[in-house]
Amino acid sequence: MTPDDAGEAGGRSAAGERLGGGGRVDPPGSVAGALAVQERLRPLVDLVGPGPTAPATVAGLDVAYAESGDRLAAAVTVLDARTLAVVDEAVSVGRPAFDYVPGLFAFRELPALLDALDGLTVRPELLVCDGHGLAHPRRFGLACHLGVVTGLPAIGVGKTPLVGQWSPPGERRGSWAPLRDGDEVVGRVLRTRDGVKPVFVSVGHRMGLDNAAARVLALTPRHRLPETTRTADRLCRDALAGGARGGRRG
DNA sequence: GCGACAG
DNA sequence: ATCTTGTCGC
Repeated sequence: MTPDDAGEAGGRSAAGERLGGGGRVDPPGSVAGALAVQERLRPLVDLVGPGPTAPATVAGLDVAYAESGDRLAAAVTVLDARTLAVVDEAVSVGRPAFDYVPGLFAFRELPALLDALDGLTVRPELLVCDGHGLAHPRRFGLACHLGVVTGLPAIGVGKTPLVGQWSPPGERRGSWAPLRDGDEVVGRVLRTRDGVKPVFVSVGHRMGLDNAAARVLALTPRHRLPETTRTADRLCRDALAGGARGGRRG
């Protein structure tokens, strides 16, 4: 595997540095190429879990787009898992690396997200991604891709479904229902707030579904979406609104 | 063939 | 994702 493949797989960094693998990532030049990459990396997903039950730090990742659609800002915020206070953050401004295609979403945001991860000083123990992990047509959503590339435990928390069927979970926070795609359970529809639309939780890498759901509940003491996602969302939006200059901050 | 389709 | 007006509730 060459250094340029960092954004694709491997890219394991030395302790405490280059979380995103360093260097630039070359996105696939076609849909067929992207599908081939997913096919190749999918077997590398670690489904053993259960993953950290009491991580000290948890990272949130999110991306915001300019209305023109030709510019984006990727943000990563690292929170103290106990106090939910932000202890580190980084942003990267750039351009979408791929057209938006359902199922190939990761190729669009991955380069910028990895660049932002490179800007971190603190190495998070878990990545909470804005999108799906195994709840994906080929079981390799953004959370899986990001997990495999960084080697870190990762989970996906989506606001809307991509694949699968489910029954409405109970109305109380903590209620849930399995998200099934055919015969397999690919995730969990979890109610994080009483009477509020549930979120879709799925495993990304090195995590079990039960633990993933538990971690999401720990991150949603007062809002529907994880605190990690919320802080990252604010950060990338601000970065987009602020300096029109490109490059990396953090 | 037609609709659905993370962000 | 982003745009977009008002509305309901803590």
